[in-house]
Amino acid sequence: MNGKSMPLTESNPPLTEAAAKQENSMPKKTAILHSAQEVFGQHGYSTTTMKMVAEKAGVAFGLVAHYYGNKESLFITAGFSMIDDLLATLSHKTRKARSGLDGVRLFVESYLTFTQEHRRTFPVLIRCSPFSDVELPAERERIAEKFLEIIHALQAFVRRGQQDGSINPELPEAETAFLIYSNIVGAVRTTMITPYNVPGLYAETVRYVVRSLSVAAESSIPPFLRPSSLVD
Amino acid sequence: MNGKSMPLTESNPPLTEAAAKQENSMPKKTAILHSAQEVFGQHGYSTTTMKMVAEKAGVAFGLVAHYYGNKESLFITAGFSMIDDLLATLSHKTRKARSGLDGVRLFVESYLTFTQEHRRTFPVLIRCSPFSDVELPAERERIAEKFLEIIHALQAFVRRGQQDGSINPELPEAETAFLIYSNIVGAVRTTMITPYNVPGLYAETVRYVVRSLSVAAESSIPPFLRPSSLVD
Amino acid sequence: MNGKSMPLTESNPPLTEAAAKQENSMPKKTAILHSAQEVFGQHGYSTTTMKMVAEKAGVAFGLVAHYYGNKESLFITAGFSMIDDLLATLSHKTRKARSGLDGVRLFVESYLTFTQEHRRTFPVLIRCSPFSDVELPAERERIAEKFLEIIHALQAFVRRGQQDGSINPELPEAETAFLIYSNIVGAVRTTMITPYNVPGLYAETVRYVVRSLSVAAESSIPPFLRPSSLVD
Amino acid sequence: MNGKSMPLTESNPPLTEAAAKQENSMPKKTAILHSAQEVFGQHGYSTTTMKMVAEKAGVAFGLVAHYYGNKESLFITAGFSMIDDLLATLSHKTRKARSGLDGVRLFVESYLTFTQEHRRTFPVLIRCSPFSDVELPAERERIAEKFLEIIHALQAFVRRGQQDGSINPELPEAETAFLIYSNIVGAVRTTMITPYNVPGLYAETVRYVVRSLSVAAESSIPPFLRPSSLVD
DNA sequence: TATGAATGAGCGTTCATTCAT
DNA sequence: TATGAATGAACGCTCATTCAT
Repeated sequence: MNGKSMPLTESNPPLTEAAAKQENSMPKKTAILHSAQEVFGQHGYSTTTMKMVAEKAGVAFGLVAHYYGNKESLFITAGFSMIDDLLATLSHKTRKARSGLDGVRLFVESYLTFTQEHRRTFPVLIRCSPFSDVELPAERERIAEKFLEIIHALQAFVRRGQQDGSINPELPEAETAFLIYSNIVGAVRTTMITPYNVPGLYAETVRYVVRSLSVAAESSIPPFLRPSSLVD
Repeated sequence: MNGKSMPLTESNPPLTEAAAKQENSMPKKTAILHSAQEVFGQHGYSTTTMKMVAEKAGVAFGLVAHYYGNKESLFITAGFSMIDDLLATLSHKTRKARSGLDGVRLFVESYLTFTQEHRRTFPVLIRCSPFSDVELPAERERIAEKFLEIIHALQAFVRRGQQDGSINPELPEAETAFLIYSNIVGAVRTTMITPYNVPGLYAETVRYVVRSLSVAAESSIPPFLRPSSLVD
Repeated sequence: MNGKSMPLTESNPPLTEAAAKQENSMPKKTAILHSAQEVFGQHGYSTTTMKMVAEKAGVAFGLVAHYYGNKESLFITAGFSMIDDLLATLSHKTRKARSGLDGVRLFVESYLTFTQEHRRTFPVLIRCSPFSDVELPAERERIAEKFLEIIHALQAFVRRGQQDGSINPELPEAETAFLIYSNIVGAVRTTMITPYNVPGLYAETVRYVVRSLSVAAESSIPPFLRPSSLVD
Repeated sequence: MNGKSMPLTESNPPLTEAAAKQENSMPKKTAILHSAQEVFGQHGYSTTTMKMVAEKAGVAFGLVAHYYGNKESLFITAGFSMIDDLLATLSHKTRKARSGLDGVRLFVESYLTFTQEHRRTFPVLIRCSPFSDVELPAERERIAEKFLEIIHALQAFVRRGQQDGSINPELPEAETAFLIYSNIVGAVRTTMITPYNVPGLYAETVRYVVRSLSVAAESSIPPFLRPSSLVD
């Protein structure tokens, strides 16, 4: 036996993605959830079919129902599991914040980094979000409630920053948290689901947010720019 | 005029919405487009059916196809028509801007006001947006291109502000335009499609944006908060 | 011209049943209902598929849903339409009853005759009956209520017979009506859906019922056979 | 025996029905058959699932197939086992009949009593009957043959009654047996599966049958009521 | 004996689309 | 211009059955 022409392992060259998942001996149940995150993320709820998920996972489509009941429940499970992963990461990455503003900064940075490290699966969160199309009216409230966990975490840092002097004390807590979150979501969506290419967007998002919260920002604004008659 | 055969009041009390549209003698073609905007806005692309649109417009469903060909084309037409209306309004409302920053402010305010004045139909734009679910991969590029008109209008004010000294000259033009737009979109979505109730959000959005663009904002940020290793 | 070998009409020899229905220029909506009665009657609710109904009617299966909504509603419509036909016939055939007992006799005879004259479609009533499998729990009450029309018609003749002296006055009205109906149903089911062959059953059913209602019947029964401890 | 480690009471308060079956140390194989009778009886063949049977029996659903092969065979086994129980009871309860008519009476009474004493499981016989929906065309003949055992037992008493003078000698044996059975089946179905409430039905059924078989019944019927042109 | 993971045929249903009128 | 009958691809889902453990 010589090593020249014999493959060392009988590696199966055109390994499909589905086969790959089985190859890693990822349990089928896990493979299905993972595939669901990818496919829902890529196509959204309606356009995704159970067959697509099953095929990507390399299993019979009946198995998807076996483990996750139905499409709606699979979608919610896929989305919520992603939220839980994200929250765990955010909580870990922001635990050493030196101030409220620093916490906000770490929060935004970690969030954006998390999306980069979960390129394939993160978009499921964009679909399973109260800011997205309401294709599951029945689950609207549950999703919204779950998402509040993210926004409240952000709001807590705003409050802390207003107490420790790192954030402009005049800002309304809740509104500010929503606006920061808007910037995060906007940056992520622009990068992940639009065809636009805005290379510096993630880095600039952090600066944009920090500037708006900083204590000096307001002082330089000419008076006529301040009032607004807008009412929701 | 005699009272003989005239009904005293021609009030038709239980007038359905569909009937109302015909009543105003709105041409059927227009009624269909208007209904399409409402229904697509409320339910999204996939969930909307041609029958829903026809019923809301009070016409036979065959007529929808007769005028607009197919669902996809109806959707695009409904969305683009909304964009065009929006752009016209924005262009008109911002023509008296005193400076770049003032232009940004007017832009944001007018945008938000526009959504309030088109509560029923505006959501079609949320669905027909490159930042939303890509349920029509074939039209993704066209939609994205159309939307750039909005973002470029915003970017033009940023540039002008950096030239006239009303906006921090160090900000990257494109990224900043996208971030401002994030705040607009976030505020609108929060108000129109989430179950959250954040009463001061629209007014605060204007201030949040203006603060971040103002020339003094950056100076108050401690150095360690500035750098960011984030790369898209 | 001679009639010997030329077909008078270009009759299409292997005419399928479906084609035949179209041939008679029976409207498609009617053809579907008729086919539904046949197929539901032959196979029961669960075993029948929409495809079977559509094929027998010679139409695309989508048209079934177009006209009748869904399987359940098609089933109910098919069954109730048969009940209505039956009731109309019974009411017509019994209008000349000379007495209550004669009315019962005419009722039973007409009922049995009706089943013979609707051999293909009548069995739908056997399936869509409160005495049959409850495969549509949701419709159980409605079906039961509809069927009472039949039983009440019978009961009215029993009452009349007790008043005019043709029927044993000691019989309990309601129970007797149910028992007569049992004999009808039993005879029809035996003939139409079991493999048994009991040639004289229909004729004997009439006699069996009439004997049990007659005024002399009870007198000949030895006392020890009368009491019964049965309680429902 | 010491009390140290023994729980004072091994009471397991919220015992589910499934758990109860295991508790009685009913062998699992028996528990499955019993559950099958209940579930098939309640829901019919098509609507019943193997999982429902397994759950009610408190066993893994694989075990059902392990013992009974497939759904069809489980159904037949469940139904035939009920027929065998019924026949044994009838044969025992009618063995002291004083005459043919008395035998018929005992037969009907015992049959009705049996259904009352097997409220939960008897309905399986209603489903697995040639007079019911033919959802198992393949087994139609076998079921019909098995059921003949019941009808023939009845017919034997009719014959005996005609010989011993307790039953009208002019009645056709087979038809009469079928008609008596119609009354039994009708009473049972009315009570067990319809929503009707007819309290005296069981007791009246016995009298209704006996009257119709009695020797005096026919004499009181006016001639014009006798003939019938009905042919099956 | 006992389990439940895994499969896929077949179901009811939805709905965009076409077309004769 | 306006209608709605008619079609059938494609969907989510159920569930009997098989089989490795």
